[in-house]
Amino acid sequence: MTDSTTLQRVVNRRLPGLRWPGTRDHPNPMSKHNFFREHITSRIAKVSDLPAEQAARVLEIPPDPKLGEYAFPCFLLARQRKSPPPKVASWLASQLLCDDVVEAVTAQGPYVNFRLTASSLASRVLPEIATTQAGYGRSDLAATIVIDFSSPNIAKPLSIGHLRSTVLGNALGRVFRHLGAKVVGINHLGDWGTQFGYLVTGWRRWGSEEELTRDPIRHLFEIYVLANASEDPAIKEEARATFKAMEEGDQPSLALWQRFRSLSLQVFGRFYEDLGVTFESQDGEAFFNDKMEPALALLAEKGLTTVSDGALVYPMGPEKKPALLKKSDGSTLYLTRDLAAALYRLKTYAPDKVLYVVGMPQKEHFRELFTMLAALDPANKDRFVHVDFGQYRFAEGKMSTRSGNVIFLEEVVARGVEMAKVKIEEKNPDLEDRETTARLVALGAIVFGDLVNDRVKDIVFEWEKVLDFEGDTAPYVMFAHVRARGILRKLAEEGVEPDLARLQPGLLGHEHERRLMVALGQFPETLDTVARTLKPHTLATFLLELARTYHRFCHDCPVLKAEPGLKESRLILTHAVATVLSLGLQLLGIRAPDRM
RNA sequence: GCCCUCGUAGCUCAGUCGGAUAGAGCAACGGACUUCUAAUCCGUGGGUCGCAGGUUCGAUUCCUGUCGAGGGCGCCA
Repeated sequence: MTDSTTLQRVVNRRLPGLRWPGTRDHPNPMSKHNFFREHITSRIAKVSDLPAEQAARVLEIPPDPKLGEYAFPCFLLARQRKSPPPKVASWLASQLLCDDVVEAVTAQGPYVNFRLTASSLASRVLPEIATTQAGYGRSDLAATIVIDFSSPNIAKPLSIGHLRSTVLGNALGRVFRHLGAKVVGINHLGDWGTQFGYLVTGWRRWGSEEELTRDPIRHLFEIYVLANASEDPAIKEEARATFKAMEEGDQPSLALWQRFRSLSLQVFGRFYEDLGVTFESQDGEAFFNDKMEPALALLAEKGLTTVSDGALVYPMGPEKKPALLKKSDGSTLYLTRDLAAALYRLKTYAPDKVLYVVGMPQKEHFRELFTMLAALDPANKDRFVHVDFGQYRFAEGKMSTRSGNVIFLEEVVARGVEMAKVKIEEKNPDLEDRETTARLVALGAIVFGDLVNDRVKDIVFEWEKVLDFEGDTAPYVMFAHVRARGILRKLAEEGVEPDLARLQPGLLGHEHERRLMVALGQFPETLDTVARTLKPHTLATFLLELARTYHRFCHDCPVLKAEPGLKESRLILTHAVATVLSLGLQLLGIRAPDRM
C-alpha cells in the first residue's frame, strides 16, 4: 500500500521541505507552516502584489539578530518594478504598519527587517511547548522507514569507526519516530563468511573457556588474529573446510558459531544500552544464506544477469560494467547477500524508504545494489538511500585495523568516564551518584563530538578533543540544561511551579529572552531539516546555539530575584528551554542529567 | 587512467534557497564568582572562503577547469 509516491505525497503535505537525496525538487524548507512567516508574507503580498508564496520563499533570517527576526530581500520586487532595491525596500517598509505581532518594520539597504513583539513571540511559542512537552515538534509523517545501521562484525571489538554508523542511525531513527514515522532499525551483523571458519578452527586449537568467560570478544579476536596470521597451510585448509561444513549445516561448528555470536551480542548490547540504541532486527548476513538463490533467480528471470569468465554478473549501465554476484567457484558475495536482504526487507516491512548508514567507501557497492533493485521494480528507484559518511582518521594519517593503530570504543568510553569523574570531583564534589553522571557526561561528549560534524566529512581523532568538556560539546549543552533544572528546582522548593496562566508575554523583552524564544520556535523546522537532509549535525549545532543563548540568559536575567510577573514568565521560559534541550539531546541519543 | 567526497581563522569545525560587515569552539591575551552550579559569561587579536575562469544585479554557496587531501574501481566485506 505504501510506495515512494505515497510517501512523497505524505511528506509534501506534512513536511513541504522534506526532500530526499536523489530527488530533483528543492522545495523551500522554510515554507513549512509557521505563524510568523505567514503573517509577514501575507502582509507583503497585500501591499505589493507579490504572491505570498513567492514572498515566503525568499523571506530569510537576518545575519544579526539585532536587525530583527525576519528579513525580506527586495531584489525580486525591485526587478518587477524596475526600481533600485533600496528604494523598493524603503517604500515597502513605509507601507507596512506595526501591529500586535510586528513591533518594528525597518528598511535597511535592499532589505526590510521585521522585529516581532515579545508578547507575540512568547504567546505563540511558550504555550505550545508547555502543552506538548516532550512531544514538541511532533508531526505525522505516515511512512515506514527501514534503517540499516551499526552492523558490526561479531567476535571483533568495536572501534571508534563503528561509532559513526551507530550514532547516525540512532539519531535519524529517533528523529523520524518523533516525526511520526514507523522506524525499523536493523543491525545487519557481519556474522558469516570464511573468517568464521578461521575463528572456529582457531578456537579448537587455542580456545580457553576461562578467557572466553572473562573477556569474550578480546579472546575471540586474539584467536582470529592468530589463525589468520598463521603460515601453517593445515590451518588455512582446515578453516576453509570448516566454513564449507558450516554452510552445509555442520552442527558442532554451528553450535560454536551460535555461541560466539550470542556472546558478541551480549557485549555489544551493553554499549547499545548506554546509547539507547534499539533494533527491530539483528538478523545478520547468515540469516540470508538461503535467500540468495531465489533472489538471483528473480534477476535471471528478467534476463538481467549474464555469465562472464564463469562468474555471474549484473552488467551496469551503458558500459555494462559488471557487478559480481557469484564467483566462478559458485560462492556468493557481499552484494548477493545485500540483494537478498533488500528483497526480504521489502517483503517483510513494505518500507517507503530504506536507509543504509554505511561509510563512504561502499558508495559504489550501493550504487550497484540500488541499480539492480530499480531494474527489478521501478518503484524502488527512490526508495533506497545510502546515508554515507566520512571516516575517523588521525592527523598523521588513516586508522587501520591491520596495522593495529585503531582506537577501541571501550577505551574511549573508559577514559571519558575517568575524565568526567575528575571534573565532577573538581566542580561538584557533593554530587550524588557520580558514577552514573560521569557516564552520561562522557557518553554524551563522545556521541555529540561525532554527531556535531557534517557526516560527509572525515573526523580527525584527537584524545584532547574527545575528552574535552568545555566549549562546543555535549557537556556544554547538558550544563545549560542543568542550570535550567536547578532554577526549576529552587522555585519548586518555594512552591512556585511553571504555570501558563501566570505568563505575562509582554515582559519577556530582553534580547536574550527574545533570542531564546526565536530559537525555541525554530526547533520543529530544525527537525524537518534533519529528516530532509539526513544530517543530524543540524540539530547538534541548533542545541549548541540554544545552550549558548541560555547561558547568556543565566548571566544577565535572574529568575529567582525578578519582579513578580517577570519571575513567573522567566520560569516558564526556563521550563521550555529545559524541555527542548533535553528533548533535542534525547533525539541525538544523549541523556541529559538534572545535575552534574 | 576513470569515478566519488572534501578543501572556510594557527588548530577543530558551522555557514539553510545564491543575498547584508563570513560565524563558533580550542589555543593566546585581558576582565567577571558574598548571587539560580564559573563545565559559564564578557572583551581583544586572528580570513586572498585552495587557485583560475564562467553564470548572475549579487557566488564561501551553482557550473567548468586546476592544485591538494582522502576514498573507490571483477571473483574481500
